[in-house]
Amino acid sequence: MNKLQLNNYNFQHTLLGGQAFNWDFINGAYYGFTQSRVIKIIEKDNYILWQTYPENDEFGFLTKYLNIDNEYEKKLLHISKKDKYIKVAVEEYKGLRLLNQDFHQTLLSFILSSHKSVKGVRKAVHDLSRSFGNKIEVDGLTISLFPEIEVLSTLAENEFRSLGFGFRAKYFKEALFKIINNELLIINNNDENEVRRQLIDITGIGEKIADCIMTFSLGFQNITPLDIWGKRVLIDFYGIDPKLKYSEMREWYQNYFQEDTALAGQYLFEYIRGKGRGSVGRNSELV
DNA sequence: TGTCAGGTTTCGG
DNA sequence: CCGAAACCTGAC
Repeated sequence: MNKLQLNNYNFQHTLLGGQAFNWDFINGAYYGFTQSRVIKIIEKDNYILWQTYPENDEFGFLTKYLNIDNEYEKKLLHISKKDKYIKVAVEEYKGLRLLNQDFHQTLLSFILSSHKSVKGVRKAVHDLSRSFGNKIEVDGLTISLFPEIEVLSTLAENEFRSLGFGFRAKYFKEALFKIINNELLIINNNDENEVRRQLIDITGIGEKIADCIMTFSLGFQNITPLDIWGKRVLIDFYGIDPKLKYSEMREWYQNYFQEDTALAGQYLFEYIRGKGRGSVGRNSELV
Protein backbone atom coordinates (compact mmCIF):
# COMPACT_ATOMS: atom_id res chain seq x y z
CA MET A 1 0.00 0.00 0.00
CA ASN A 2 1.01 3.62 -0.41
CA LYS A 3 2.02 5.79 2.47
CA LEU A 4 0.95 9.39 2.91
CA GLN A 5 1.94 11.75 5.70
CA LEU A 6 -1.25 13.19 7.13
CA ASN A 7 -1.95 14.92 10.40
CA ASN A 8 -5.21 15.81 12.01
CA TYR A 9 -7.58 13.87 9.80
CA ASN A 10 -10.23 11.92 11.67
CA PHE A 11 -11.57 9.25 9.35
CA GLN A 12 -14.24 7.89 11.61
CA HIS A 13 -15.93 11.24 12.00
CA THR A 14 -15.39 12.24 8.41
CA LEU A 15 -16.22 9.07 6.52
CA LEU A 16 -18.87 7.57 8.77
CA GLY A 17 -20.69 10.76 9.76
CA GLY A 18 -23.54 12.28 7.85
CA GLN A 19 -21.79 13.48 4.72
CA ALA A 20 -21.09 10.13 3.03
CA PHE A 21 -22.87 6.78 2.89
CA ASN A 22 -20.37 4.76 0.91
CA TRP A 23 -17.80 3.84 3.56
CA ASP A 24 -17.39 0.82 5.81
CA PHE A 25 -14.91 0.04 8.54
CA ILE A 26 -13.87 -3.61 8.18
CA ASN A 27 -11.00 -5.36 9.96
CA GLY A 28 -9.21 -2.15 10.80
CA ALA A 29 -9.50 -0.52 7.38
CA TYR A 30 -11.89 1.93 5.76
CA TYR A 31 -13.29 0.82 2.41
CA GLY A 32 -15.17 3.30 0.26
CA PHE A 33 -16.71 2.96 -3.18
CA THR A 34 -17.51 5.36 -6.01
CA GLN A 35 -18.83 4.60 -9.48
CA SER A 36 -15.42 3.54 -10.74
CA ARG A 37 -13.19 2.61 -7.83
CA VAL A 38 -12.71 1.31 -4.34
CA ILE A 39 -10.59 3.28 -1.90
CA LYS A 40 -8.91 1.58 1.04
CA ILE A 41 -7.46 3.55 3.92
CA ILE A 42 -5.68 2.39 7.05
CA GLU A 43 -5.23 5.10 9.64
CA LYS A 44 -1.92 5.31 11.49
CA ASP A 45 -0.50 7.89 13.87
CA ASN A 46 0.81 10.57 11.55
CA TYR A 47 0.20 8.94 8.21
CA ILE A 48 -2.17 6.70 6.32
CA LEU A 49 -1.75 3.62 4.18
CA TRP A 50 -3.94 3.82 1.12
CA GLN A 51 -4.74 2.10 -2.14
CA THR A 52 -7.22 2.51 -4.95
CA TYR A 53 -8.74 -0.29 -7.06
CA PRO A 54 -8.94 -1.54 -9.73
CA GLU A 55 -6.48 1.09 -10.88
CA ASN A 56 -3.86 1.46 -8.19
CA ASP A 57 -2.12 4.50 -6.78
CA GLU A 58 -4.54 7.19 -7.91
CA PHE A 59 -3.00 9.83 -5.70
CA GLY A 60 -4.64 12.81 -7.37
CA PHE A 61 -8.06 11.33 -6.95
CA LEU A 62 -7.41 10.49 -3.30
CA THR A 63 -6.23 13.93 -2.26
CA LYS A 64 -9.09 15.61 -4.07
CA TYR A 65 -11.68 13.27 -2.59
CA LEU A 66 -10.31 13.61 0.94
CA ASN A 67 -10.07 17.34 0.40
CA ILE A 68 -6.62 17.53 1.90
CA ASP A 69 -6.10 21.15 2.64
CA ASN A 70 -3.00 22.98 3.82
CA GLU A 71 -5.13 25.69 5.33
CA TYR A 72 -7.02 23.32 7.60
CA GLU A 73 -5.32 24.30 10.87
CA LYS A 74 -5.80 27.95 10.05
CA LYS A 75 -9.49 27.41 9.42
CA LEU A 76 -9.92 25.61 12.73
CA LEU A 77 -8.26 28.50 14.47
CA HIS A 78 -10.54 30.94 12.72
CA ILE A 79 -13.79 29.23 13.68
CA SER A 80 -12.62 28.30 17.19
CA LYS A 81 -12.20 31.95 18.04
CA LYS A 82 -15.87 32.66 17.50
CA ASP A 83 -17.29 31.30 20.75
CA LYS A 84 -17.11 28.55 23.34
CA TYR A 85 -19.52 26.18 21.58
CA ILE A 86 -17.59 25.86 18.38
CA LYS A 87 -14.34 25.80 20.37
CA VAL A 88 -15.46 22.77 22.36
CA ALA A 89 -16.85 21.08 19.24
CA VAL A 90 -13.52 21.50 17.47
CA GLU A 91 -11.65 20.10 20.46
CA GLU A 92 -13.92 17.09 20.76
CA TYR A 93 -14.11 16.20 17.07
CA LYS A 94 -10.71 17.42 15.96
CA GLY A 95 -9.74 16.17 12.54
CA LEU A 96 -13.26 16.21 11.14
CA ARG A 97 -13.05 17.24 7.50
CA LEU A 98 -15.25 17.97 4.54
CA LEU A 99 -15.13 15.48 1.72
CA ASN A 100 -15.22 16.38 -1.93
CA GLN A 101 -17.37 13.63 -3.39
CA ASP A 102 -18.63 12.64 -6.82
CA PHE A 103 -21.51 14.86 -7.88
CA HIS A 104 -23.87 12.26 -9.30
CA GLN A 105 -23.38 9.79 -6.51
CA THR A 106 -23.88 12.50 -3.92
CA LEU A 107 -26.99 13.87 -5.58
CA LEU A 108 -28.63 10.45 -5.85
CA SER A 109 -27.61 9.39 -2.35
CA PHE A 110 -29.05 12.49 -0.76
CA ILE A 111 -32.36 12.10 -2.55
CA LEU A 112 -32.59 8.88 -0.56
CA SER A 113 -31.85 10.72 2.67
CA SER A 114 -35.23 12.37 2.88
CA HIS A 115 -36.93 11.37 6.12
CA LYS A 116 -34.29 8.72 6.78
CA SER A 117 -31.54 8.37 9.37
CA VAL A 118 -27.89 8.10 8.36
CA LYS A 119 -28.12 4.41 8.99
CA GLY A 120 -31.13 4.08 6.74
CA VAL A 121 -29.50 6.02 3.91
CA ARG A 122 -26.35 3.95 4.18
CA LYS A 123 -28.43 0.79 3.86
CA ALA A 124 -30.28 2.13 0.82
CA VAL A 125 -27.03 3.15 -0.93
CA HIS A 126 -25.45 -0.21 -0.17
CA ASP A 127 -28.53 -2.12 -1.34
CA LEU A 128 -28.57 -0.14 -4.57
CA SER A 129 -24.88 -0.81 -5.17
CA ARG A 130 -25.16 -4.51 -4.36
CA SER A 131 -28.03 -4.85 -6.81
CA PHE A 132 -26.75 -2.87 -9.77
CA GLY A 133 -23.12 -1.92 -9.24
CA ASN A 134 -19.98 -3.55 -10.61
CA LYS A 135 -18.07 -5.75 -8.20
CA ILE A 136 -14.44 -5.54 -7.15
CA GLU A 137 -12.55 -8.07 -5.05
CA VAL A 138 -10.32 -6.47 -2.43
CA ASP A 139 -8.70 -8.35 0.44
CA GLY A 140 -11.10 -11.23 -0.10
CA LEU A 141 -14.06 -8.88 0.22
CA THR A 142 -16.52 -8.40 -2.62
CA ILE A 143 -17.18 -4.70 -2.78
CA SER A 144 -19.99 -3.31 -4.91
CA LEU A 145 -19.38 -0.03 -6.68
CA PHE A 146 -21.99 2.68 -6.94
CA PRO A 147 -23.95 1.83 -10.11
CA GLU A 148 -23.24 3.57 -13.41
CA ILE A 149 -25.74 6.24 -14.40
CA GLU A 150 -26.26 4.44 -17.71
CA VAL A 151 -27.32 1.30 -15.87
CA LEU A 152 -29.57 3.06 -13.38
CA SER A 153 -31.32 5.06 -16.06
CA THR A 154 -32.62 1.88 -17.67
CA LEU A 155 -34.44 0.84 -14.50
CA ALA A 156 -38.12 1.37 -13.77
CA GLU A 157 -39.48 3.13 -10.72
CA ASN A 158 -40.76 -0.20 -9.42
CA GLU A 159 -37.26 -1.64 -9.28
CA PHE A 160 -36.27 1.20 -6.97
CA ARG A 161 -39.40 0.63 -4.92
CA SER A 162 -38.52 -3.00 -4.45
CA LEU A 163 -35.20 -1.82 -3.01
CA GLY A 164 -37.19 -0.07 -0.30
CA PHE A 165 -36.87 3.47 -1.63
CA GLY A 166 -40.57 4.07 -1.05
CA PHE A 167 -41.90 7.48 -2.12
CA ARG A 168 -38.32 8.46 -3.03
CA ALA A 169 -38.28 6.02 -5.96
CA LYS A 170 -40.12 8.44 -8.23
CA TYR A 171 -37.76 11.31 -7.35
CA PHE A 172 -34.76 9.07 -7.87
CA LYS A 173 -35.96 8.21 -11.35
CA GLU A 174 -36.60 11.84 -12.24
CA ALA A 175 -33.12 12.83 -11.12
CA LEU A 176 -31.61 10.08 -13.26
CA PHE A 177 -33.58 11.31 -16.23
CA LYS A 178 -32.19 14.82 -15.79
CA ILE A 179 -28.66 13.56 -15.37
CA ILE A 180 -28.71 11.29 -18.39
CA ASN A 181 -30.21 14.04 -20.52
CA ASN A 182 -27.58 16.56 -19.45
CA GLU A 183 -30.11 18.88 -17.94
CA LEU A 184 -27.87 19.70 -15.00
CA LEU A 185 -25.27 22.19 -16.11
CA ILE A 186 -24.14 23.28 -12.70
CA ILE A 187 -20.96 21.39 -12.01
CA ASN A 188 -18.71 24.29 -12.94
CA ASN A 189 -21.04 27.06 -11.92
CA ASN A 190 -19.97 29.19 -8.95
CA ASP A 191 -23.22 31.06 -8.55
CA GLU A 192 -24.57 29.75 -5.27
CA ASN A 193 -28.16 30.77 -5.81
CA GLU A 194 -28.27 29.58 -9.40
CA VAL A 195 -26.86 26.17 -8.49
CA ARG A 196 -29.31 25.80 -5.63
CA ARG A 197 -32.20 26.80 -7.83
CA GLN A 198 -31.32 24.16 -10.42
CA LEU A 199 -31.00 21.45 -7.80
CA ILE A 200 -34.31 22.32 -6.15
CA ASP A 201 -35.88 22.07 -9.59
CA ILE A 202 -35.55 18.31 -9.22
CA THR A 203 -38.57 16.93 -7.40
CA GLY A 204 -37.45 15.43 -4.13
CA ILE A 205 -34.68 17.96 -3.60
CA GLY A 206 -35.52 20.85 -1.32
CA GLU A 207 -33.25 23.45 0.24
CA LYS A 208 -31.58 21.14 2.71
CA ILE A 209 -30.67 18.39 0.27
CA ALA A 210 -29.55 20.95 -2.30
CA ASP A 211 -27.19 22.40 0.29
CA CYS A 212 -25.87 18.92 1.13
CA ILE A 213 -25.04 18.29 -2.52
CA MET A 214 -23.40 21.69 -2.88
CA THR A 215 -21.36 21.37 0.30
CA PHE A 216 -20.25 17.76 -0.02
CA SER A 217 -19.66 17.50 -3.76
CA LEU A 218 -19.55 20.90 -5.43
CA GLY A 219 -17.07 22.61 -3.16
CA PHE A 220 -19.25 25.31 -1.63
CA GLN A 221 -17.40 25.87 1.65
CA ASN A 222 -19.29 29.01 2.57
CA ILE A 223 -22.67 27.38 3.11
CA THR A 224 -23.93 24.61 5.35
CA PRO A 225 -26.88 22.28 5.01
CA LEU A 226 -29.29 22.68 7.91
CA ASP A 227 -30.78 19.45 9.09
CA ILE A 228 -32.76 19.07 12.27
CA TRP A 229 -29.55 19.06 14.28
CA GLY A 230 -28.26 22.17 12.60
CA LYS A 231 -31.45 23.92 13.68
CA ARG A 232 -31.06 22.64 17.21
CA VAL A 233 -27.58 24.13 17.29
CA LEU A 234 -29.00 27.53 16.46
CA ILE A 235 -31.74 27.31 19.03
CA ASP A 236 -29.90 25.63 21.89
CA PHE A 237 -26.50 27.26 21.52
CA TYR A 238 -27.16 30.61 19.94
CA GLY A 239 -30.69 31.41 21.06
CA ILE A 240 -32.04 31.90 17.57
CA ASP A 241 -35.81 32.05 17.05
CA PRO A 242 -36.98 28.56 15.97
CA LYS A 243 -39.55 30.18 13.70
CA LEU A 244 -36.98 31.55 11.29
CA LYS A 245 -37.19 30.17 7.78
CA TYR A 246 -34.62 27.68 6.55
CA SER A 247 -32.90 30.24 4.36
CA GLU A 248 -32.71 32.74 7.19
CA MET A 249 -31.07 30.17 9.44
CA ARG A 250 -28.56 29.28 6.77
CA GLU A 251 -27.78 32.95 6.28
CA TRP A 252 -27.20 33.27 9.99
CA TYR A 253 -24.53 30.57 9.78
CA GLN A 254 -23.02 32.23 6.73
CA ASN A 255 -22.82 35.63 8.35
CA TYR A 256 -21.30 34.15 11.47
CA PHE A 257 -18.74 31.71 10.05
CA GLN A 258 -18.22 33.29 6.64
CA GLU A 259 -15.90 31.35 4.32
CA ASP A 260 -15.62 28.45 6.78
CA THR A 261 -19.34 27.93 7.29
CA ALA A 262 -19.34 24.37 5.95
CA LEU A 263 -16.57 23.25 8.28
CA ALA A 264 -18.09 24.95 11.32
CA GLY A 265 -21.46 23.45 10.50
CA GLN A 266 -20.07 19.94 10.36
CA TYR A 267 -18.35 20.37 13.71
CA LEU A 268 -21.40 21.75 15.43
CA PHE A 269 -23.71 19.08 14.03
CA GLU A 270 -21.44 16.22 14.99
CA TYR A 271 -21.04 17.73 18.41
CA ILE A 272 -24.71 18.18 19.17
CA ARG A 273 -25.66 14.82 17.65
CA GLY A 274 -22.99 13.13 19.72
CA LYS A 275 -24.43 14.61 22.87
CA GLY A 276 -27.78 13.07 22.11
CA ARG A 277 -31.22 14.47 21.82
CA GLY A 278 -32.51 16.49 24.70
CA SER A 279 -29.27 16.59 26.61
CA VAL A 280 -28.18 19.99 25.46
CA GLY A 281 -30.62 22.19 27.28
CA ARG A 282 -34.21 22.93 27.86
CA ASN A 283 -34.92 24.44 24.50
CA SER A 284 -34.62 21.27 22.47
CA GLU A 285 -38.25 21.10 21.61
CA LEU A 286 -37.86 21.97 17.99
CA VAL A 287 -39.09 19.20 15.75
C1' DT B 1 -45.89 -3.56 19.08
C1' DG B 2 -46.10 0.88 17.86
C1' DT B 3 -43.95 5.18 16.92
C1' DC B 4 -41.16 8.00 14.31
C1' DA B 5 -37.34 9.63 11.44
C1' DG B 6 -30.96 14.47 9.99
C1' DG B 7 -37.07 15.98 4.40
C1' DT B 8 -40.11 17.31 0.59
C1' DT B 9 -44.40 17.77 -1.64
C1' DT B 10 -49.03 18.82 -1.70
C1' DC B 11 -53.04 20.87 -0.16
C1' DG B 12 -55.90 24.05 2.46
C1' DG B 13 -56.13 28.44 4.64
C1' DC C 1 -46.57 32.92 2.46
C1' DC C 2 -47.58 29.45 6.21
C1' DG C 3 -49.03 25.26 8.74
C1' DA C 4 -50.30 20.47 8.50
C1' DA C 5 -50.79 15.98 6.56
C1' DA C 6 -48.93 12.33 3.71
C1' DC C 7 -45.26 9.69 2.06
C1' DC C 8 -42.43 4.02 2.27
C1' DT C 9 -39.75 1.45 5.16
C1' DG C 10 -36.61 0.18 8.58
C1' DA C 11 -34.84 1.20 13.10
C1' DC C 12 -35.44 1.88 18.07
